[in-house]
Amino acid sequence: MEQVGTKTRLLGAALNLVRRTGYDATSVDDLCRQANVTKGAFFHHFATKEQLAVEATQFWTAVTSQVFADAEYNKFEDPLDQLIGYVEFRRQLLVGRSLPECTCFLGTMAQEKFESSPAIRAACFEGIASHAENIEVIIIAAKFKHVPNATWLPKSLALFTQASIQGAFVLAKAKNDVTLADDMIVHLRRYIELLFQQPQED
Amino acid sequence: MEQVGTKTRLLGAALNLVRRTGYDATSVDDLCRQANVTKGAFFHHFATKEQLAVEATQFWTAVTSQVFADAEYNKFEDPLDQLIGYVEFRRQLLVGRSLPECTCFLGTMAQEKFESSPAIRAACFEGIASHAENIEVIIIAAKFKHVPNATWLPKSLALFTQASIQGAFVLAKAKNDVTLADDMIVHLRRYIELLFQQPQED
DNA sequence: TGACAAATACCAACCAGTTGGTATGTTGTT
DNA sequence: AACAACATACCAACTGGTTGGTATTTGTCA
Repeated sequence: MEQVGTKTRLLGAALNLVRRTGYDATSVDDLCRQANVTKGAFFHHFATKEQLAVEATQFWTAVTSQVFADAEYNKFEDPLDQLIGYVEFRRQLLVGRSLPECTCFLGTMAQEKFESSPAIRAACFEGIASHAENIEVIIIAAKFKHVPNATWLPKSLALFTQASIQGAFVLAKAKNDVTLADDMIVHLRRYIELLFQQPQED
Repeated sequence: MEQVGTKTRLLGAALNLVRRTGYDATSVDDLCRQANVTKGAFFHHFATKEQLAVEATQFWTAVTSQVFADAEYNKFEDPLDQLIGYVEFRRQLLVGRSLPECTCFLGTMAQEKFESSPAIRAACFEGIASHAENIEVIIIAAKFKHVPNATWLPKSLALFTQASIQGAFVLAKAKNDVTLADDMIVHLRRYIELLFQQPQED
């Protein structure tokens, strides 16, 4: 039985606490308490709290990208089915979870620290953009197959999937109701379906 | 020339500073400095910092609802033109503005404080829902006129307009690029147009 | 293999600065 | 005099970060 390392426990604590209470409201002491680690250990592994945040974004990206890589929708043949499958998978990730458990670490932190910490901001965008690029690959294939002449850009649509999901989280938090996020993502699905139903000219 | 009152200056400072740096990162001293007010004056007008935040949401809602009430799109005859006009107006609100100047005070604070302050969270949702209800009225009329048999719900679509705009802000902040928000809102416009292009059965 | 130095991982106590909030005034108007 | 609208000075609690130290692992060379 392998013991989870101190550094990893701190990164995990950051994911939990920051999503629950935000970056500034999460003190270094909070993180240490949650990870069962002393403050000395914290500053042994991370030069600053900001550095912890930056590394936590990379940790988040690694963990979540694995989740999406393992998901079933990747096995679908038609790339449009993959795309719709991805959106449905995002909906499934909401069920039975509390808001801090299912919302996005990157969006949360980016919104809070975009001005006060360029390093955190950049790291968050890198993670979001990296995920969007995976979706973009699917969109490119789906567009080529079904609506090659459509005027919208796959990269832009990929970013919009992320934007609408992030926005769904914002509203769900405001209402304190996860199901609102689900309701919003249904619109995203409908938008994509409509885009791919449009008649094609030669 | 009427002098802006101390309380209003504090509320305005909250709108500016919270959108720039977030709620927790904005100290009471920061607010007082920005409003040119002493700390004693602050706590004369507001029992707590949290109370300032709650009243600031009401201030924000009052100010912004006036902006939308005065906008030209309300004069359009066809409610669908009003709806598209609203979306275009949201895009216009981005031009020439920095991110802290054009993003939403409510979404920013709701995301940060949704767990740690129920009062702030509720106040933010109230403001967002109130604005969404104004849009819902337009959507109801547009749906009745153009696609009365469509299965989607006006209330849900109204909330989705807000969600996608909030998400546009999150991504724009992450990229530190206002134009990304504009690009996202174009998708919202296209979605609405597609919804209202759908053929109707009797 | 074993000795031993160097690096790594960790800890408890502490620090200066800042936090939201308070206590006690002062001022100007009715 | 009474009251609202401020101003000044202050506080205990907490902040991110540092200190100087010890335990444990690791690399190296005989």
